[in-house]
Amino acid sequence: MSGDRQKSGNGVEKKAHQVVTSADVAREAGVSRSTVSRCMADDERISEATRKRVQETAAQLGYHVNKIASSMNRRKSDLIGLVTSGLTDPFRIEFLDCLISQIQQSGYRPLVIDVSDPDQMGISMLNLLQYQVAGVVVTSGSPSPEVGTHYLKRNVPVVLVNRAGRLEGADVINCDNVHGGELAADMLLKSGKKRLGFLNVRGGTYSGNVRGEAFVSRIAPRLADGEISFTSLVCDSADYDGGFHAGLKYLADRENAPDGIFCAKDHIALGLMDAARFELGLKVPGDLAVIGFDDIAAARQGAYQLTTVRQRADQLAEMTVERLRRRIGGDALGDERLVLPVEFIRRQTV
Amino acid sequence: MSGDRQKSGNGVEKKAHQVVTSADVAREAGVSRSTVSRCMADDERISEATRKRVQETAAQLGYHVNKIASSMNRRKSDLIGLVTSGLTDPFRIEFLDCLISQIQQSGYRPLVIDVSDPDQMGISMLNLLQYQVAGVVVTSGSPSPEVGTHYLKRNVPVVLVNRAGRLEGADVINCDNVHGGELAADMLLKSGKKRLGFLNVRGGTYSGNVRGEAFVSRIAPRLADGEISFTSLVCDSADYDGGFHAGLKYLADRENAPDGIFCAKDHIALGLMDAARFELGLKVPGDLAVIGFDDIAAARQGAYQLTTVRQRADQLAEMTVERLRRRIGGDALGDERLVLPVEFIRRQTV
DNA sequence: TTGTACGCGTTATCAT
DNA sequence: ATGATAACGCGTACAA
Repeated sequence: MSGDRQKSGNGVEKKAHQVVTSADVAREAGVSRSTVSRCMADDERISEATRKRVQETAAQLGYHVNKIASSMNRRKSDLIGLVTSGLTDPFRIEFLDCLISQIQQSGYRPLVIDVSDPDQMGISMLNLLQYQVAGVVVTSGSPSPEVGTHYLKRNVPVVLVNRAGRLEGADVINCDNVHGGELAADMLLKSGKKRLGFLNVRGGTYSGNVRGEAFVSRIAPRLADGEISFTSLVCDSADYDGGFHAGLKYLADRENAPDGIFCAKDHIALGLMDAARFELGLKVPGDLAVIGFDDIAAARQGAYQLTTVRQRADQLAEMTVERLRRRIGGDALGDERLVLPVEFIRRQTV
Repeated sequence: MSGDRQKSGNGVEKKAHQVVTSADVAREAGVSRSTVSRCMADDERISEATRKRVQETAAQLGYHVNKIASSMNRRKSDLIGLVTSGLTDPFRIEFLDCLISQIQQSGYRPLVIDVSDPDQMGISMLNLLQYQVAGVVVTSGSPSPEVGTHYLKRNVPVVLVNRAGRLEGADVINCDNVHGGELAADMLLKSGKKRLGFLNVRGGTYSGNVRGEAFVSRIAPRLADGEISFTSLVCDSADYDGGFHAGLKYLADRENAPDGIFCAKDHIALGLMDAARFELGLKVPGDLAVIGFDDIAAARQGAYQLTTVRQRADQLAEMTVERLRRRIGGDALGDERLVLPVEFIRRQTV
């Protein structure tokens, strides 16, 4: 009962505690702080009796392990950074949902950071490092190579999901955008549509571009034959409103407008469909066939019944966490580029 | 150059550093750790020259302030716990979106925890305490009074959003559920519908129950007159599918089915509408009037154009963060129960 | 304006 | 099975 730093020189009875620490529990239970620490961590080599007594004392005193101090000591937290940009993209939300519960099940905690402004990407990623995160998942934007080196140096694993990603030291997981684009092309060709289009946000996103290019490659032979035509369509935002306004713009001229459109993502497709049906009086799929990508929940709804290419958010999350865990566990893995299979889901828009 | 704990006894040149600390920067820049600390925090009383030199050295060495150590020292982190249950409820997502960006703008970081299992609520809330969170926002479930006392004791502010909440030491923010229910009732009465219904998830939620009760109170006089009838409708889940299946169940009998339904939330209303329109061939609003609650993004979409009661997620988030900040700032405020005004939005489903 | 010295609460290590 | 002790990296009185 002599040791430790407790009675620092003078014999004063310490300050009136505000927050209960392991020292308090130790004193109350008549053991050392080490023992308390071990009991709280369910360390094997502690006697059942002691463990029980200490845990009861802890509960009674209202003691909670201070994870900050713990992380400090271990030099690593159990936080995993989640880089996103808002919660507006339906598929990303579904992915984050899966990711969050899986991260939690693995004993980690998600620290969300929003980087709506791409210029903030670098700063935000570096800020994350301040929290001694165990790993980071990037679902929006693209970290610069310079940021990458910081992570590499600290040996903090990074996983890029559905991004271009040429980041050294980071794993990249994408769904099979190429195959998805091809499946969409095949379907539209088979349906007999002649004036095809691919709708994506202005400037494009990596995923969207790949999907579009695969689509175009696939229809190239028929294009060359002159059997069909193709137009590249552009919307101002990668969401419902973007698709809606693009619909108004591109579909007004019923004679020459595309009659089969592949959208870079479902959310855009929904807007496009609503514009076609409710603003222009077009029949979908009669006058216009629409194919999306992702298979978000809304695509399954009665009002849309969207034909689309499905990528499974749960599997994507599984791969992400699996990868993260192995790297955190110490496996010195080489950077990998994983591809998640996609599946064509035919509903009623083509 | 003698001070601190640096050279602990022996004169060994220390270990090969893996991670850069303020001591490294201090040594490299020829200043003390205190100075480095002050420079990184942009402390006023540091000379421009020193600050610049130190910050450059820091950047060059790849130094990042360790927020864990910092939090340890200050005995509080800049983490704010966000208690939710999955990311499936559209309005909650919109709210979280606003909340996350506002929390971030206030210099805090959101730590998300998912409590899909209500039994885990207590444990999860207490776990949050381990992270020395500066505050907590509860958007799902209801913390027990016992949990409340732990927070009270630690002086960590809690805000309950759209919950029943009788938590000591916590603020409760709700939208004006009563007024919303009344607005819905008024609209349905005015529309001339006779067989009214209120659709909510089995067992009910606090918000839903209040809305329903207000609705019923409002139509009570007309009910007593025998001019109209009312049925309480129940679905198995508080989402699209729940509404959809409820539609199939309650609307099949066209003669006696309700012709005006107020739904506890928009998401349910969407499912109900789709079942009515696409499975049963009913006209909305001709055969069936539908009113929702929340005004989620999908309610504005062409396919739905749902008449609803709007609660503004951004304002809710604003109130939440404002409240949190003041409490964190030290204001010893009494528990408050705030009410956010709602607004009736008439679209095309009634 | 800058440096010295201490303490934050925990866990790992070593000793018993 | 348990205890004593030394870090972990930082912020901040206090001193200069």
